[in-house]
Amino acid sequence: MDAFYASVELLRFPQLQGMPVVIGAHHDSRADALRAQGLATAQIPVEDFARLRDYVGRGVITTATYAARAFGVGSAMGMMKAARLCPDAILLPVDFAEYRRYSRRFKEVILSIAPQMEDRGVDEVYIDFTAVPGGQEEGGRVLAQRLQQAILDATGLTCSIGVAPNKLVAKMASEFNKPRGISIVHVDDLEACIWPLACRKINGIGPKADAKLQGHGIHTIGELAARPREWLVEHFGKAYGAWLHEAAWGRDERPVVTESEPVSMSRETTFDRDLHAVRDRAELGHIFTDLCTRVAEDLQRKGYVGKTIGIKLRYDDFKTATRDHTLPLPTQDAAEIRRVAGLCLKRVPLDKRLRLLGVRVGALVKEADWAAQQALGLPPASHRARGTDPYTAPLF
DNA sequence: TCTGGGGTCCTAGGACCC
DNA sequence: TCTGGGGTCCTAGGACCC
Repeated sequence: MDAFYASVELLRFPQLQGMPVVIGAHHDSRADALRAQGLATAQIPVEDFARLRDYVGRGVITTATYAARAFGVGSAMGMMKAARLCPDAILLPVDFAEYRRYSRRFKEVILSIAPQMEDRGVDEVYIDFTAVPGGQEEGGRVLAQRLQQAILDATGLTCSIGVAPNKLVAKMASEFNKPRGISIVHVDDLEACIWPLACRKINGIGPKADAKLQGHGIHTIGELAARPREWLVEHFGKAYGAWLHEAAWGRDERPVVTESEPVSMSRETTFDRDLHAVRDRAELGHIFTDLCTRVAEDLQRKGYVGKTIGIKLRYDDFKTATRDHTLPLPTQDAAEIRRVAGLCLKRVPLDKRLRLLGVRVGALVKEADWAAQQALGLPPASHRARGTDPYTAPLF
Protein backbone atom coordinates (compact mmCIF):
# COMPACT_ATOMS: atom_id res chain seq x y z
CA MET A 1 0.00 0.00 0.00
CA ASP A 2 1.26 3.49 -0.84
CA ALA A 3 2.21 5.54 2.27
CA PHE A 4 -0.39 3.46 4.07
CA TYR A 5 -0.91 5.19 7.44
CA ALA A 6 -0.68 8.64 5.90
CA SER A 7 -3.09 7.71 3.12
CA VAL A 8 -5.65 6.47 5.65
CA GLU A 9 -5.31 9.77 7.54
CA LEU A 10 -5.84 11.72 4.31
CA LEU A 11 -9.16 9.93 3.84
CA ARG A 12 -10.17 11.30 7.24
CA PHE A 13 -8.67 14.74 6.81
CA PRO A 14 -8.99 15.45 3.07
CA GLN A 15 -8.09 19.10 3.64
CA LEU A 16 -4.49 17.89 4.18
CA GLN A 17 -4.32 16.48 0.63
CA GLY A 18 -1.10 17.51 -1.10
CA MET A 19 0.48 18.83 2.09
CA PRO A 20 3.47 17.37 3.90
CA VAL A 21 1.97 15.14 6.59
CA VAL A 22 3.83 12.75 8.89
CA ILE A 23 2.54 10.12 11.29
CA GLY A 24 4.42 10.07 14.59
CA ALA A 25 4.74 6.93 16.65
CA HIS A 26 5.12 8.33 20.10
CA HIS A 27 3.53 11.58 21.09
CA ASP A 28 0.33 13.38 21.95
CA SER A 29 -1.04 15.76 19.44
CA ARG A 30 -3.89 18.02 18.64
CA ALA A 31 -5.38 15.63 16.10
CA ASP A 32 -6.27 13.30 18.97
CA ALA A 33 -8.23 16.10 20.59
CA LEU A 34 -9.87 17.02 17.29
CA ARG A 35 -10.96 13.43 16.77
CA ALA A 36 -12.20 13.25 20.35
CA GLN A 37 -14.44 16.24 19.70
CA GLY A 38 -16.01 14.30 16.85
CA LEU A 39 -15.78 17.28 14.56
CA ALA A 40 -16.57 16.85 10.90
CA THR A 41 -13.27 17.04 9.07
CA ALA A 42 -14.61 19.85 6.90
CA GLN A 43 -14.94 21.97 10.04
CA ILE A 44 -11.30 21.58 11.03
CA PRO A 45 -9.13 24.26 9.46
CA VAL A 46 -5.63 23.20 8.49
CA GLU A 47 -4.26 25.77 10.95
CA ASP A 48 -5.63 23.68 13.80
CA PHE A 49 -3.34 20.76 13.13
CA ALA A 50 -0.11 20.43 15.09
CA ARG A 51 3.10 21.26 13.24
CA LEU A 52 6.14 19.02 13.54
CA ARG A 53 8.24 21.90 14.91
CA ASP A 54 5.75 22.48 17.72
CA TYR A 55 6.32 19.05 19.12
CA VAL A 56 9.41 17.91 21.02
CA GLY A 57 9.25 14.17 21.60
CA ARG A 58 11.32 11.04 21.50
CA GLY A 59 9.38 9.19 18.83
CA VAL A 60 10.00 8.30 15.20
CA ILE A 61 8.14 8.94 11.98
CA THR A 62 6.24 5.83 10.87
CA THR A 63 4.95 7.21 7.58
CA ALA A 64 5.24 10.39 5.53
CA THR A 65 3.06 11.54 2.65
CA TYR A 66 4.81 11.90 -0.70
CA ALA A 67 4.74 15.68 -0.22
CA ALA A 68 6.71 15.23 3.02
CA ARG A 69 9.07 12.73 1.44
CA ALA A 70 10.09 15.44 -1.00
CA PHE A 71 11.76 17.14 2.00
CA GLY A 72 13.75 14.01 2.77
CA VAL A 73 11.52 12.87 5.61
CA GLY A 74 11.05 9.12 5.81
CA SER A 75 9.84 6.34 8.04
CA ALA A 76 11.92 5.31 11.09
CA MET A 77 13.45 8.81 11.16
CA GLY A 78 13.66 10.49 14.57
CA MET A 79 11.17 13.30 14.97
CA MET A 80 13.85 15.86 15.79
CA LYS A 81 15.59 15.24 12.50
CA ALA A 82 12.30 15.23 10.61
CA ALA A 83 11.37 18.57 12.18
CA ARG A 84 14.61 20.13 10.96
CA LEU A 85 14.02 18.88 7.43
CA CYS A 86 10.37 19.87 7.24
CA PRO A 87 9.27 21.98 10.23
CA ASP A 88 5.90 22.86 8.73
CA ALA A 89 4.83 19.27 8.17
CA ILE A 90 1.52 18.40 9.80
CA LEU A 91 2.01 15.87 12.59
CA LEU A 92 -0.64 13.27 13.32
CA PRO A 93 -0.59 10.54 15.97
CA VAL A 94 -0.76 6.87 14.96
CA ASP A 95 -4.16 5.24 15.08
CA PHE A 96 -3.44 1.54 14.70
CA ALA A 97 -7.04 0.48 15.16
CA GLU A 98 -8.04 2.51 12.12
CA TYR A 99 -5.14 1.21 9.97
CA ARG A 100 -6.04 -2.35 10.93
CA ARG A 101 -9.62 -1.78 9.76
CA TYR A 102 -8.37 -0.64 6.35
CA SER A 103 -5.83 -3.46 6.32
CA ARG A 104 -8.59 -6.03 6.74
CA ARG A 105 -10.65 -4.39 4.03
CA PHE A 106 -7.99 -4.32 1.33
CA LYS A 107 -6.95 -7.90 2.13
CA GLU A 108 -10.57 -9.07 1.84
CA VAL A 109 -10.72 -7.47 -1.60
CA ILE A 110 -7.55 -9.29 -2.68
CA LEU A 111 -8.74 -12.63 -1.28
CA SER A 112 -12.02 -12.31 -3.21
CA ILE A 113 -10.01 -12.08 -6.44
CA ALA A 114 -6.83 -14.06 -5.71
CA PRO A 115 -7.18 -16.54 -2.83
CA GLN A 116 -3.49 -17.47 -2.60
CA MET A 117 -2.36 -14.54 -0.46
CA GLU A 118 0.42 -14.32 2.12
CA ASP A 119 -0.01 -11.74 4.87
CA ARG A 120 3.18 -9.73 5.35
CA GLY A 121 1.96 -7.22 7.89
CA VAL A 122 -0.52 -4.41 8.00
CA ASP A 123 0.22 -2.94 4.54
CA GLU A 124 1.83 -5.66 2.46
CA VAL A 125 1.03 -9.06 0.96
CA TYR A 126 2.37 -11.59 -1.53
CA ILE A 127 -0.12 -12.91 -4.07
CA ASP A 128 0.29 -16.04 -6.17
CA PHE A 129 -0.94 -15.10 -9.66
CA THR A 130 -0.38 -18.61 -11.06
CA ALA A 131 -3.92 -20.00 -10.95
CA VAL A 132 -5.88 -16.73 -11.00
CA PRO A 133 -7.87 -15.95 -14.17
CA GLY A 134 -6.00 -13.22 -16.06
CA GLY A 135 -2.91 -13.80 -13.93
CA GLN A 136 -0.85 -14.62 -17.01
CA GLU A 137 -2.25 -11.98 -19.36
CA GLU A 138 0.25 -9.31 -20.38
CA GLY A 139 2.73 -10.75 -17.91
CA GLY A 140 0.34 -10.19 -15.02
CA ARG A 141 -0.53 -6.59 -15.79
CA VAL A 142 -4.23 -7.31 -16.34
CA LEU A 143 -4.67 -8.89 -12.92
CA ALA A 144 -2.48 -6.27 -11.23
CA GLN A 145 -4.66 -3.48 -12.65
CA ARG A 146 -7.81 -5.30 -11.60
CA LEU A 147 -6.49 -5.61 -8.03
CA GLN A 148 -5.51 -1.94 -7.89
CA GLN A 149 -8.91 -0.83 -9.11
CA ALA A 150 -10.86 -3.12 -6.76
CA ILE A 151 -8.82 -1.92 -3.77
CA LEU A 152 -9.28 1.71 -4.78
CA ASP A 153 -13.05 1.24 -5.19
CA ALA A 154 -13.42 -0.47 -1.81
CA THR A 155 -11.09 1.69 0.28
CA GLY A 156 -10.09 4.83 -1.60
CA LEU A 157 -6.45 3.74 -1.19
CA THR A 158 -3.77 3.16 -3.81
CA CYS A 159 -1.14 0.47 -3.95
CA SER A 160 1.87 -0.56 -6.00
CA ILE A 161 2.35 -4.04 -7.39
CA GLY A 162 5.44 -5.88 -8.56
CA VAL A 163 5.03 -8.97 -10.70
CA ALA A 164 7.92 -11.41 -10.99
CA PRO A 165 8.75 -15.13 -11.00
CA ASN A 166 9.38 -15.17 -7.24
CA LYS A 167 8.77 -13.24 -4.01
CA LEU A 168 12.29 -11.80 -3.77
CA VAL A 169 12.13 -10.08 -7.16
CA ALA A 170 8.44 -9.18 -6.88
CA LYS A 171 9.17 -7.30 -3.67
CA MET A 172 11.90 -5.27 -5.35
CA ALA A 173 9.72 -4.69 -8.43
CA SER A 174 6.90 -3.32 -6.27
CA GLU A 175 9.18 -0.40 -5.31
CA PHE A 176 9.98 0.63 -8.88
CA ASN A 177 6.97 2.80 -9.71
CA LYS A 178 5.52 3.98 -6.41
CA PRO A 179 2.90 5.25 -5.94
CA ARG A 180 0.18 3.54 -7.99
CA GLY A 181 2.81 1.59 -9.86
CA ILE A 182 2.85 -1.71 -11.64
CA SER A 183 6.20 -3.24 -12.52
CA ILE A 184 6.73 -6.50 -14.32
CA VAL A 185 10.16 -8.07 -14.10
CA HIS A 186 11.10 -11.16 -16.13
CA VAL A 187 14.03 -13.49 -15.61
CA ASP A 188 15.84 -11.83 -18.54
CA ASP A 189 15.53 -8.40 -16.88
CA LEU A 190 17.83 -9.31 -13.99
CA GLU A 191 20.93 -7.63 -15.35
CA ALA A 192 19.14 -4.45 -16.48
CA CYS A 193 16.63 -3.98 -13.63
CA ILE A 194 18.08 -5.64 -10.54
CA TRP A 195 21.86 -5.61 -10.78
CA PRO A 196 22.23 -1.80 -10.82
CA LEU A 197 20.34 -1.53 -7.49
CA ALA A 198 21.99 -1.08 -4.10
CA CYS A 199 22.37 -4.33 -2.12
CA ARG A 200 20.19 -2.77 0.59
CA LYS A 201 17.19 -3.12 -1.77
CA ILE A 202 17.25 -6.88 -1.22
CA ASN A 203 14.72 -7.87 1.42
CA GLY A 204 16.99 -9.51 3.99
CA ILE A 205 20.05 -7.26 3.62
CA GLY A 206 19.79 -4.75 6.44
CA PRO A 207 22.09 -1.99 7.67
CA LYS A 208 24.66 -4.36 9.23
CA ALA A 209 25.08 -6.69 6.28
CA ASP A 210 25.11 -3.72 3.91
CA ALA A 211 27.89 -1.99 5.84
CA LYS A 212 29.94 -5.18 5.80
CA LEU A 213 29.39 -5.60 2.06
CA GLN A 214 30.41 -1.98 1.46
CA GLY A 215 33.54 -2.65 3.49
CA HIS A 216 34.41 -5.23 0.86
CA GLY A 217 33.70 -2.76 -1.94
CA ILE A 218 30.34 -4.33 -2.81
CA HIS A 219 27.66 -1.68 -3.36
CA THR A 220 25.32 -3.00 -6.02
CA ILE A 221 23.53 -6.30 -6.45
CA GLY A 222 25.53 -6.80 -9.65
CA GLU A 223 28.78 -6.50 -7.71
CA LEU A 224 27.39 -8.99 -5.21
CA ALA A 225 26.49 -11.39 -8.00
CA ALA A 226 30.03 -11.15 -9.33
CA ARG A 227 31.53 -12.59 -6.14
CA PRO A 228 31.97 -16.35 -6.10
CA ARG A 229 29.63 -18.23 -3.80
CA GLU A 230 32.63 -19.65 -1.89
CA TRP A 231 33.93 -16.17 -1.20
CA LEU A 232 30.56 -15.08 0.21
CA VAL A 233 30.30 -18.24 2.34
CA GLU A 234 33.80 -17.60 3.67
CA HIS A 235 32.98 -14.03 4.75
CA PHE A 236 29.28 -14.25 5.66
CA GLY A 237 28.83 -17.80 6.91
CA LYS A 238 27.50 -20.94 5.31
CA ALA A 239 23.78 -20.14 5.35
CA TYR A 240 23.80 -16.36 4.88
CA GLY A 241 26.66 -16.40 2.35
CA ALA A 242 24.89 -18.94 0.17
CA TRP A 243 21.63 -17.01 0.47
CA LEU A 244 23.37 -13.75 -0.57
CA HIS A 245 24.59 -15.46 -3.70
CA GLU A 246 21.15 -16.82 -4.58
CA ALA A 247 19.50 -13.46 -3.90
CA ALA A 248 21.96 -11.58 -6.10
CA TRP A 249 21.11 -13.95 -8.94
CA GLY A 250 17.39 -13.36 -8.39
CA ARG A 251 16.75 -16.91 -7.27
CA ASP A 252 14.13 -17.61 -4.61
CA GLU A 253 12.06 -20.76 -4.19
CA ARG A 254 9.99 -19.74 -1.15
CA PRO A 255 6.31 -20.55 -1.55
CA VAL A 256 3.46 -18.11 -0.92
CA VAL A 257 2.40 -19.10 2.61
CA THR A 258 -1.31 -18.57 3.16
CA GLU A 259 -1.62 -19.85 6.73
CA SER A 260 0.56 -19.29 9.79
CA GLU A 261 0.35 -19.40 13.57
CA PRO A 262 1.79 -16.74 15.85
CA VAL A 263 4.94 -17.65 17.77
CA SER A 264 4.85 -14.92 20.39
CA MET A 265 2.88 -11.93 21.58
CA SER A 266 4.36 -8.93 23.34
CA ARG A 267 3.72 -5.44 24.61
CA GLU A 268 6.39 -2.83 25.17
CA THR A 269 6.55 0.85 25.87
CA THR A 270 9.14 3.61 25.69
CA PHE A 271 8.74 6.06 28.56
CA ASP A 272 8.35 9.79 28.12
CA ARG A 273 11.53 10.16 30.18
CA ASP A 274 14.15 7.64 31.33
CA LEU A 275 13.15 5.98 34.58
CA HIS A 276 15.30 4.71 37.42
CA ALA A 277 14.56 1.31 38.98
CA VAL A 278 14.82 2.66 42.51
CA ARG A 279 13.76 6.26 42.24
CA ASP A 280 10.82 5.56 39.94
CA ARG A 281 9.95 2.19 41.41
CA ALA A 282 6.23 2.84 41.82
CA GLU A 283 5.77 4.20 38.30
CA LEU A 284 7.74 1.32 36.77
CA GLY A 285 5.72 -1.20 38.77
CA HIS A 286 2.54 0.30 37.45
CA ILE A 287 3.74 0.19 33.84
CA PHE A 288 5.03 -3.37 34.29
CA THR A 289 1.71 -4.65 35.62
CA ASP A 290 -0.12 -2.86 32.84
CA LEU A 291 2.05 -4.51 30.15
CA CYS A 292 1.40 -7.95 31.68
CA THR A 293 -2.34 -7.28 31.75
CA ARG A 294 -2.37 -6.18 28.13
CA VAL A 295 -0.40 -9.21 26.91
CA ALA A 296 -2.80 -11.46 28.85
CA GLU A 297 -5.77 -9.69 27.24
CA ASP A 298 -4.22 -10.15 23.79
CA LEU A 299 -3.72 -13.88 24.44
CA GLN A 300 -7.26 -14.32 25.73
CA ARG A 301 -8.85 -12.33 22.94
CA LYS A 302 -6.98 -14.30 20.26
CA GLY A 303 -7.26 -17.64 22.08
CA TYR A 304 -3.64 -18.55 22.80
CA VAL A 305 -1.65 -19.79 25.78
CA GLY A 306 2.14 -19.71 26.09
CA LYS A 307 4.75 -21.14 28.44
CA THR A 308 7.77 -18.90 27.85
CA ILE A 309 7.45 -15.61 29.71
CA GLY A 310 10.01 -12.94 28.94
CA ILE A 311 10.93 -9.35 29.64
CA LYS A 312 12.84 -6.77 27.64
CA LEU A 313 14.67 -3.73 28.97
CA ARG A 314 16.26 -0.91 27.06
CA TYR A 315 18.72 1.22 29.00
CA ASP A 316 19.38 4.91 28.53
CA ASP A 317 22.41 3.98 26.40
CA PHE A 318 20.01 2.08 24.10
CA LYS A 319 21.54 -1.28 25.01
CA THR A 320 18.92 -4.01 25.29
CA ALA A 321 18.64 -6.90 27.74
CA THR A 322 16.18 -9.79 27.66
CA ARG A 323 15.43 -12.53 30.16
CA ASP A 324 12.92 -15.31 29.85
CA HIS A 325 11.65 -18.29 31.77
CA THR A 326 9.80 -21.33 30.50
CA LEU A 327 6.99 -22.72 32.62
CA PRO A 328 5.99 -26.39 32.74
CA LEU A 329 2.44 -25.45 31.68
CA PRO A 330 1.32 -22.68 29.33
CA THR A 331 -0.74 -19.75 30.61
CA GLN A 332 -2.71 -16.68 29.54
CA ASP A 333 -3.28 -15.44 33.09
CA ALA A 334 -2.23 -11.87 33.85
CA ALA A 335 -1.24 -12.57 37.46
CA GLU A 336 0.84 -15.61 36.49
CA ILE A 337 2.55 -13.70 33.68
CA ARG A 338 3.22 -10.85 36.11
CA ARG A 339 4.69 -13.27 38.71
CA VAL A 340 7.09 -14.97 36.27
CA ALA A 341 8.02 -11.73 34.50
CA GLY A 342 8.81 -10.36 37.96
CA LEU A 343 11.25 -13.24 38.52
CA CYS A 344 12.90 -12.43 35.19
CA LEU A 345 13.25 -8.80 36.24
CA LYS A 346 15.25 -9.92 39.30
CA ARG A 347 17.87 -11.51 37.05
CA VAL A 348 18.74 -8.37 35.07
CA PRO A 349 21.00 -5.47 36.14
CA LEU A 350 18.98 -2.42 37.17
CA ASP A 351 21.75 0.09 37.86
CA LYS A 352 21.31 2.14 34.69
CA ARG A 353 18.23 4.18 33.87
CA LEU A 354 15.64 2.61 31.62
CA ARG A 355 13.94 3.98 28.51
CA LEU A 356 11.84 0.92 27.61
CA LEU A 357 10.15 -2.01 29.27
CA GLY A 358 8.49 -4.94 27.53
CA VAL A 359 6.73 -8.21 28.36
CA ARG A 360 6.52 -11.17 26.01
CA VAL A 361 4.81 -14.55 26.00
CA GLY A 362 6.25 -17.14 23.60
CA ALA A 363 6.01 -20.83 22.73
CA LEU A 364 2.35 -20.22 21.96
CA VAL A 365 -0.24 -22.93 21.53
CA LYS A 366 -3.88 -22.48 20.60
CA GLU A 367 -5.98 -22.44 23.74
CA ALA A 368 -8.41 -24.99 22.22
CA ASP A 369 -5.59 -27.38 21.27
CA TRP A 370 -4.14 -27.10 24.73
CA ALA A 371 -7.51 -27.76 26.36
CA ALA A 372 -8.10 -30.79 24.13
CA GLN A 373 -4.65 -32.14 24.92
CA GLN A 374 -5.32 -31.77 28.63
CA ALA A 375 -8.70 -33.49 28.37
CA LEU A 376 -6.94 -36.49 26.82
CA GLY A 377 -4.55 -36.54 29.76
CA LEU A 378 -1.47 -36.26 27.58
CA PRO A 379 1.58 -35.06 29.46
CA PRO A 380 3.01 -31.84 28.07
CA ALA A 381 6.27 -32.19 26.19
CA SER A 382 8.07 -30.19 28.85
CA HIS A 383 7.12 -32.75 31.51
CA ARG A 384 9.59 -35.35 30.40
CA ALA A 385 12.15 -36.16 33.07
CA ARG A 386 14.57 -33.24 33.13
CA GLY A 387 16.72 -31.76 35.78
CA THR A 388 16.42 -34.88 37.90
CA ASP A 389 18.93 -35.73 40.60
CA PRO A 390 21.94 -37.12 38.70
CA TYR A 391 22.65 -39.64 41.47
CA THR A 392 19.24 -41.25 41.45
CA ALA A 393 18.18 -40.69 37.83
CA PRO A 394 18.01 -43.96 35.90
CA LEU A 395 20.92 -44.65 33.58
CA PHE A 396 19.28 -45.48 30.23
C1' DT B 1 18.70 15.35 16.11
C1' DC B 2 19.24 10.27 19.31
C1' DT B 3 16.75 6.12 17.67
C1' DG B 4 8.42 3.18 18.20
C1' DG B 5 6.06 -1.17 18.61
C1' DG B 6 5.14 -5.76 17.22
C1' DG B 7 6.89 -9.42 15.16
C1' DT B 8 10.14 -13.64 12.89
C1' DC B 9 14.21 -16.15 12.38
C1' DC B 10 19.05 -17.38 13.33
C1' DT B 11 23.14 -18.45 16.15
C1' DA B 12 25.63 -20.28 19.85
C1' DG B 13 26.49 -22.34 24.27
C1' DG B 14 24.97 -25.27 27.84
C1' DA B 15 21.98 -28.77 30.04
C1' DC B 16 20.18 -32.90 29.50
C1' DC B 17 18.86 -37.36 27.41
C1' DC B 18 19.75 -41.96 25.34
C1' DT C 1 44.44 -40.27 32.01
C1' DC C 2 42.28 -37.35 28.72
C1' DT C 3 37.10 -38.05 28.24
C1' DG C 4 31.50 -40.26 21.68
C1' DG C 5 27.69 -39.02 19.00
C1' DG C 6 23.31 -37.37 18.08
C1' DG C 7 19.33 -35.19 19.46
C1' DT C 8 16.07 -31.63 21.87
C1' DC C 9 15.18 -27.82 24.73
C1' DC C 10 16.30 -23.52 26.94
C1' DT C 11 18.33 -18.96 27.09
C1' DA C 12 20.41 -14.41 25.39
C1' DG C 13 21.44 -11.59 21.89
C1' DG C 14 21.04 -9.74 17.46
C1' DA C 15 19.64 -8.91 12.52
C1' DC C 16 15.92 -7.84 10.03
C1' DC C 17 11.11 -6.69 8.52
C1' DC C 18 6.57 -3.93 8.34
